[in-house]
Amino acid sequence: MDNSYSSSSPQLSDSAPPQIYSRKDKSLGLLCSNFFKLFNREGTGMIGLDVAANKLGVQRRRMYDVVNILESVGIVARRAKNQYSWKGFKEIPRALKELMALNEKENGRSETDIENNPLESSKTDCRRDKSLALLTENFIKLFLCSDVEYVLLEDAAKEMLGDSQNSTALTTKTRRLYDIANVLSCLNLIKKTNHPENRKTAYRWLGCKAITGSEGSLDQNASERIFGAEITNYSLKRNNPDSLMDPRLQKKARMYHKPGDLENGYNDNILEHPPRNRSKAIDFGPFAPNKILEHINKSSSGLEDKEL
DNA sequence: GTATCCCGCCACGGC
DNA sequence: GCCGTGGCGGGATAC
Repeated sequence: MDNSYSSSSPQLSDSAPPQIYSRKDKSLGLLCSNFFKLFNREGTGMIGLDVAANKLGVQRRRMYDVVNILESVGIVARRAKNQYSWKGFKEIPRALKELMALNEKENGRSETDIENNPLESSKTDCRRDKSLALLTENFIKLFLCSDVEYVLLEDAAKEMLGDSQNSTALTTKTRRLYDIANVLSCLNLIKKTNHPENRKTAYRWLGCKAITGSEGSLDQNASERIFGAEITNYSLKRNNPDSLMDPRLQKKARMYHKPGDLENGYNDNILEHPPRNRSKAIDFGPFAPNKILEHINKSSSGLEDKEL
């Protein structure tokens, strides 16, 4: 079921030229970036997924993808149905350290211990095994708890599937890792690059190393996505004929919004679509990754062991 | 042609 | 039965 309604609402101004669908406008990385712009501020308390989805112009389903990943790195925490609390970037080092500690603990347990624990063999846990959150944690552990510097998503998928891998499962797992990698790239925890040996697309852990300055410029070059001033992912939808519709009709369509939007904080200003920027250079806007890195830097002092 | 990943269907569990 | 949640894979887009 999907209770969302917003994705089919074109958000174009009168003067805007007809927009062409581009998947980059709807990417998880961009959504994540916009999510931060909305909530990374003083006084952010509880975040309602419906409100967030409305403001960001995405289906609620996409919010689940984002918050599940963000929860794995401590940025948000689930409080109640549909409600998450904003923890902030300062929580990332702590979350990463917990992941490492958890990994060590798990390594110290025998397989028999795990099998004998009824909680870990339940049906619910089977679902949890495949969750985006757990996949995120395992993906991060690949970097933090091993010596590998470059991780190929397909290799990571194979690693996580273990014995049970077949081509379909591998494809599915790889798809999810693409989703995760996009969000983690947005956070600057990892960087998309080419493996130095085989030139295949690989991801490299940046973590706090990026803060030190050696990778300080990473963010202006790290991603080819466009994180501009736009705070919503409204507008274009794949297969949406609206994306090519008459601007007058677009305006009419834009005027529609669900009753209750205003109460939910819906703000038309948010929906103004800026000129499309197709530059490869990244404009992170007010939510520059170096700001995130400052947060991480401040709170990571004193961390020991593996460089986070 | 391959890599990437958006999109929404639908299963599941709680109420 | 309804609703929140989120796994999953089809297929569109990027390269």
